[in-house]
Amino acid sequence: MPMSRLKTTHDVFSAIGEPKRRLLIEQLVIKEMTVNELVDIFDWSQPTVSKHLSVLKKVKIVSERKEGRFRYYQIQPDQLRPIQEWMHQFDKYWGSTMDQLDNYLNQIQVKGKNSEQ
Amino acid sequence: MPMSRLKTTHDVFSAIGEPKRRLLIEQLVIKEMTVNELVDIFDWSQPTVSKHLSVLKKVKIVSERKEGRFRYYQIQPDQLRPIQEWMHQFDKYWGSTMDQLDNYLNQIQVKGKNSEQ
DNA sequence: TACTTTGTCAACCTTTTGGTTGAATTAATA
DNA sequence: TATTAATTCAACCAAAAGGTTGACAAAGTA
Repeated sequence: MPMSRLKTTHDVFSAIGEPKRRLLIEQLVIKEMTVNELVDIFDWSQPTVSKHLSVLKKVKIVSERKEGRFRYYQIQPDQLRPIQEWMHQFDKYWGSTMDQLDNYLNQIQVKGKNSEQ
Repeated sequence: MPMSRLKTTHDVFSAIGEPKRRLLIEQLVIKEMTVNELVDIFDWSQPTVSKHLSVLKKVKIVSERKEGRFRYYQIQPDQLRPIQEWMHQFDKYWGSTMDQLDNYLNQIQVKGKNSEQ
């Protein structure tokens, strides 16, 4: 009997495998949005956006907040940690220690600025 | 007419969306291997491993080195940088600055040890 | 040369994916 | 209350994914 395939959309890694879903995530990192706001930005059909959001909801990358007729979708960055952690195995290949320290210090500066808002 | 779907295996992000491919990558990070070495480790069919490797080759995450009858597959970590870079947008959500500095320093230590081998 | 080993490639099958269309649901508004 | 707006849900479709099987190719070995 043929082995049944893993349902790819039930996994954080495959959820971000889809380019449209990455674009949606990039928008929701900026701020929470409704489906139609996303439709306006990307000019995809509304059910298409809804379907991708429901995949992201299933793997908990986004959550839903109801407000009247509207549903606001917000990012849940914690759910993406497995990806970040998986990527650590390649850290040693990326740039010199000095480059990394440099990146790190720049990162702290940016963070400082953001948290002042 | 229906819009044709993007071929997901022609993209680094979707290439790592498949769990088996992630496992293959994890092995090849340790050292270059032949198909049959990977078959022995994972107990998947040989064509299955071959097919996944060919996807990884297509997106350049692994390269092939021929030696007699054997073909050694090796990881090309550079190709995974787009993922690392994409993940940066979430850095600000992950732990305190102190946690990150701590992780960073541990990382340097581990790197130092590895490079002594 | 014949056989074995290592491995790909092509063909096929089933399930999943991503998309569409249209009906249903829920909440605000005229 | 009827209408409009915001959105999901179900049904359907074509293409792609992942797996298998079997044929083939290339390199070493008896």
